[in-house]
Amino acid sequence: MAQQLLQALDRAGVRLTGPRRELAHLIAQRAGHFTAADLLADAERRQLGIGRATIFRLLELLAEQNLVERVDLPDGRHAYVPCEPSHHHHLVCISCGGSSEVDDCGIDAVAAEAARRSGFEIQSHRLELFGRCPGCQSGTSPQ
Amino acid sequence: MAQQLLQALDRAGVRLTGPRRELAHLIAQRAGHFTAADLLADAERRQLGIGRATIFRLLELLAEQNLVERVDLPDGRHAYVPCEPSHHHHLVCISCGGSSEVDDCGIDAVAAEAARRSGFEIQSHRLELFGRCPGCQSGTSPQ
DNA sequence: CCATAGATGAGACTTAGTCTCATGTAGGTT
DNA sequence: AACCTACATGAGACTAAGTCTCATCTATGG
Ligand SMILES: [Zn+2]
Ligand SMILES: [Zn+2]
Ligand SMILES: [Zn+2]
Ligand SMILES: [Zn+2]
Repeated sequence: MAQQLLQALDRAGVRLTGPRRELAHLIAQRAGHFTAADLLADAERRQLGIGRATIFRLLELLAEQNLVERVDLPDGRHAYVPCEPSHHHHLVCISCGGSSEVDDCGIDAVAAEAARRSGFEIQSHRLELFGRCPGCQSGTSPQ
Repeated sequence: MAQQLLQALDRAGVRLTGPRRELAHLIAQRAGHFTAADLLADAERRQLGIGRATIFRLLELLAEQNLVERVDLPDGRHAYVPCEPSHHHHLVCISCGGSSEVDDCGIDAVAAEAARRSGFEIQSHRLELFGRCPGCQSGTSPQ
């Protein structure tokens, strides 16, 4: 998965630097959503010497390329989810942080209908579903 | 509209203090979504002497009572929209900041379908639609 | 191997939000 | 009306999130 990120960055025409390679691996090792602070902590724990700015810069890059998607957690924090460029909505587990993708079936129709009724010209939308994944429901391991 | 907010606060059993009355009016005078910083600026402009903490505390209260709803703007800022307690989704104009409500037709079905397929137990969801309202499309007044 | 545009880390800086605490006041009680 | 007290407030310290600048470094094409 880290490779995919790096390939996509290469395709986007940016340099494959040491810090970016390392961060790609840190992201790949995270199971679900993560915050900038999470990545920063990972990097510090491993003493990679990566600056705060570099992390924010990479996340911005990845978001531009649709390699991660920003989700706003119910508690207000900003997090990121590694993301297939073609899918745009996520089910986020508030217990373990895992996420899975939702295909757009129906959502676009809802958006179109809302646009028709309101007269708005819709440019973007954001849908996030929060709950507990199958694993966290059965196992009593809310991590 | 300020009256509605104040009545609802009264019903919720909290005190109707001076700062709360003044903030209710400031909120009522804002056309669409607003951030905590917006309110703070309004209050300072009028020299109301209202502290930062008071504003955050009131917004938290209003959100608990579903009198405002938090929306996360595409640029990452946290904003609030005055809100009917019964409706839960918004069309937000990125040009003038106005918003209108979307009834849930279809959205809940999408959520239910996603839950069925994924096995997630969905606890909450957030849908925000961003675009340009009818007024901002026709008039060349992006405010 | 070199040149250079692009990327980096350090750390100052800005903004958002929380917390504590001494003081003030809303609103019920008398 | 005066009083009491739990609740609310403003000030300002504090923390966390994010941006910016700039001197230095390096990936990459030639
Ligand atoms: Zn996705
Ligand atoms: Zn889970
Ligand atoms: Zn609403
Ligand atoms: Zn508008």
